[in-house]
Amino acid sequence: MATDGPPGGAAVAEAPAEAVPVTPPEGKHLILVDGSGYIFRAFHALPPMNNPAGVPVNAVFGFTQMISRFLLDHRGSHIAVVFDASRTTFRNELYPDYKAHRPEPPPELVPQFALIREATDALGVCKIEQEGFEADDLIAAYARAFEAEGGRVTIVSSDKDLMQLVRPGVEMLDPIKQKPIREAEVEEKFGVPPAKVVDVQALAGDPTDNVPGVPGIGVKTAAQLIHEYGSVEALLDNAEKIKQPKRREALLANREQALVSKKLVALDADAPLPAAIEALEARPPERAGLEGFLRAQGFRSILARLGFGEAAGDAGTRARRGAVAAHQAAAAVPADAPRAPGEAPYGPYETVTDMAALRRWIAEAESAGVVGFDTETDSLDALRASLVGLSLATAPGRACYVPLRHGKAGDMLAEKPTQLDPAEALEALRPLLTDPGTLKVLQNAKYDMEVLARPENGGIAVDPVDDTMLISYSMEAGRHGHGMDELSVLHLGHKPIPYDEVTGTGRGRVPFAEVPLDRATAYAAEDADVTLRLHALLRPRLREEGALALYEEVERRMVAVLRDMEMAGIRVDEAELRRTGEEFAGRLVAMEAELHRIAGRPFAVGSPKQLGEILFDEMALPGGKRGKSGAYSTDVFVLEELAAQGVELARKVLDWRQISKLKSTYVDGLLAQIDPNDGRVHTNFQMAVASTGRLSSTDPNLQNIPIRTEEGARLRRVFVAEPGHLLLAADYSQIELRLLAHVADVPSLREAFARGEDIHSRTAADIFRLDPGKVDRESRRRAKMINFGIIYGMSAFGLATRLAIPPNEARTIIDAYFAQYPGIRDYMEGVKEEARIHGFVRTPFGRKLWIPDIAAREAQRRAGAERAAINAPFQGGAAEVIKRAMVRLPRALRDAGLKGRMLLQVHDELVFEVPEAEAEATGGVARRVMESVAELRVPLGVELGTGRSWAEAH
DNA sequence: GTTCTCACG
DNA sequence: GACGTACGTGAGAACC
Repeated sequence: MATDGPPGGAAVAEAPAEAVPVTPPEGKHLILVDGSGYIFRAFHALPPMNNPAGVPVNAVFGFTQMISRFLLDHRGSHIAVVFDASRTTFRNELYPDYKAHRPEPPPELVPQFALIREATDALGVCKIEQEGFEADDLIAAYARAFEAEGGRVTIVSSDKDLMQLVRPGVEMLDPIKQKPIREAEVEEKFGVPPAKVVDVQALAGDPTDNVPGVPGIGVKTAAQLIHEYGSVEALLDNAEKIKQPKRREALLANREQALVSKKLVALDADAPLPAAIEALEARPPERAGLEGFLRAQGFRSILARLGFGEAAGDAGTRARRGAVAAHQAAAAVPADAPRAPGEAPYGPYETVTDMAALRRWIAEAESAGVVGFDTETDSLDALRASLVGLSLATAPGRACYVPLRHGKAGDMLAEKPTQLDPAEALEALRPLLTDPGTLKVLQNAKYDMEVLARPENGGIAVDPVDDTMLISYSMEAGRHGHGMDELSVLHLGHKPIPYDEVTGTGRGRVPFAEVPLDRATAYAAEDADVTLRLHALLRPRLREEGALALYEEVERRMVAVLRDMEMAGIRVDEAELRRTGEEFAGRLVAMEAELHRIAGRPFAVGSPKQLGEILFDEMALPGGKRGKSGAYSTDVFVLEELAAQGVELARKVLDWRQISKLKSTYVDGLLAQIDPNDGRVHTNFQMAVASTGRLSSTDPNLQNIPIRTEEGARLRRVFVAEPGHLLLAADYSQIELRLLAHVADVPSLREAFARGEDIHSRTAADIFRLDPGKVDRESRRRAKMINFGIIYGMSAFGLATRLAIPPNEARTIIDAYFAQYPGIRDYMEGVKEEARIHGFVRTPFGRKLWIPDIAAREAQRRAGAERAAINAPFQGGAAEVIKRAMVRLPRALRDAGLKGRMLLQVHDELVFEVPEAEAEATGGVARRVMESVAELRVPLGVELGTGRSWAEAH
């Protein structure tokens, strides 16, 4: 495959033939390409690419490919590319603001304008431009002139301003989607036939071109009016008769504006023709010049398609879509994957059923100094799991399985396979598993360490340990998953036996303990074997990738820390939780009855489908938006809007939803998770799932316990300390914004943090030019939103939605923000660039976070990836700060003689359980450690709170 | 199994 | 000049 085109070069040039208007070769057919329009559109639609000189060329590539296809296809007897020559035209005399306030084109686009003109020349295609006229006028003029000579015309553009030209014999072609735009398509867009498009545009106006139109009238209304009256002029003459008072007033008051607008949007087919029609005749390009251009840009696939062939040294000059594509290719076929021939086979493996054999394996592992190790259990929950067997691997292909508790559990009569006594085997293994001289290599070590730490499974503290999952995560977070099977396929080219294949699925699933020993061995020993092989492959790469320190000092040390936190769990006041649940249940019943009464019939309140039908069909309320599944949306935004209009049903459904969520997820969900042995809940912290380096929490998720509402916060009250103890919460204050001030080096923000000022007030004062002491609530609120927006890679639209203000106002605020903090804009651009070039970004501490979608073909996904790229260093940097604190804290507390222990991490917060008398001292240690783990250009800040419950500790 | 909704940072 | 619209998670219920 060609490496220079987007994988979807197809999207540009290889659309299905039937979608493309084909002219009989004998007919006269003019292709008019809207060159200026194309470049903007292609720039945003095509993935980033650079030529060998490093200049962005994605739009140039798309353009060159498209035109060369037109030439190759002999589609069109005539062809020309039309450009805008200047910014001012006769329209500015009519209306000075026309196309004013157009933002500057993005910097990556600017150099492409000249290159597109160069490409046009190289392709031997006529270039048309004329001072004082827009490309659209020239296109209109040429279309009319060509038609007069009996030819047909295709306008290559999707610009709605050109749609007025569509008629039999003149059609448009969307150059990106390769879709023809004919009368039907125009009518679909404007609600009127092409000839009436100018009338609709004159009324609706066009904010992008600054065509004023009539305020309050959009395309929908305009189309309706034009249908009724026939034209803008006829409408204005009859404006008095309009029934709707607002609409009538608007039309009367903006009569002149509407007429001017029509002149602005109507294209001038009388524009001069800078080149004679004959000059537009399609002719083959001058080969040497074209080849030179294509080579200079590195457009290898186009060279090949045009039959220029491969020249020596060409590989070095091809355009690169950043290194991402290369990396992705490498991931698909790993260069370091061992070749299949000569590779040690994955089995057969030995089943160990006597102590002598076990001792031989232990000795072998000790002399090897490193051993792949894995446990098999009967549960995914490490704190309930019983050890069923374990496996060891000492070299590629050399591994064994040691069954310990196979057989039907609880069935004394059932025959059990011959196997070692678990206690005796574990005692024999203990020296190996705790031997400082033998490295134990595990996949997801935390799980196995918890299993073995429990007394019934030997009570063994496995050490030292390497974890292949974390080694992979340290280098490739966000790039792919880090489960063993996935890593094995990726790096070893080997698909291990799936667990489901061994135990079966659904009804037929048997516990691992009941799997026959030969199958159990094939599966379990293979896991240890794969783990050891992955380790041999991946561990050396840590240093090469610059990830060794991150792995050694953070991820690897986190394993024991999290093991202890998970095993500690947090106490839940079960009686209080049950009372809360009963109260919620009672309220839900009453609320449902009330809702049925209001709706006039019973319905399932929890069904968005039924609710949507009641609101928007039966009650015929406005605001019914259908999602892609065709169902009405009934989310908070929709219901809040209705509630604000006084729709009682909407308000009450929102109330019901809140309580229902609290009951099902947090009351019932939590009750089911209380460990009967200690009355505590033990979460699982996932170390390698988040793309940003964060932890996540599951079964139960203790990182999303309610706090924002009064009702929700009640649930925090059920998380309590043991008698004689208190919970201590230590929160990093504004950590992500501090990282922003640090990385972008913003003097004002640095100063505000240094002085301990309120950061949102400072931002408000800076961007709204307020007296620092006199920032009002609303300004602070807006500044807070924009501060959050910044670290999320926001758009003007996003900010507008959240502030409930018009997008242009949001735009103004954002512009003010960037004007005030130019360092932040530069930083953002730099991050996006970094992501495009490398496929990853780095946190301020150097961790790589991969953003694979940055090279996506779909503009939408790519835009999402850009926002993720902006956010990743902040979110990931904050994650790293708190992880560094977590690996230091247990030691620091011990050294201070304190008995408190860490229980939970919630991204920027740590929760401890401490003896009452030690609360203050523990808080001091926590603050000192947490604030000193990173030296930034701003201080880190930690807020402390203590209480009997988690609610009180806040 | 997927979609919608909503809880947290 | 056009697409959709703020980052990252996990859980429960409804729906297909």
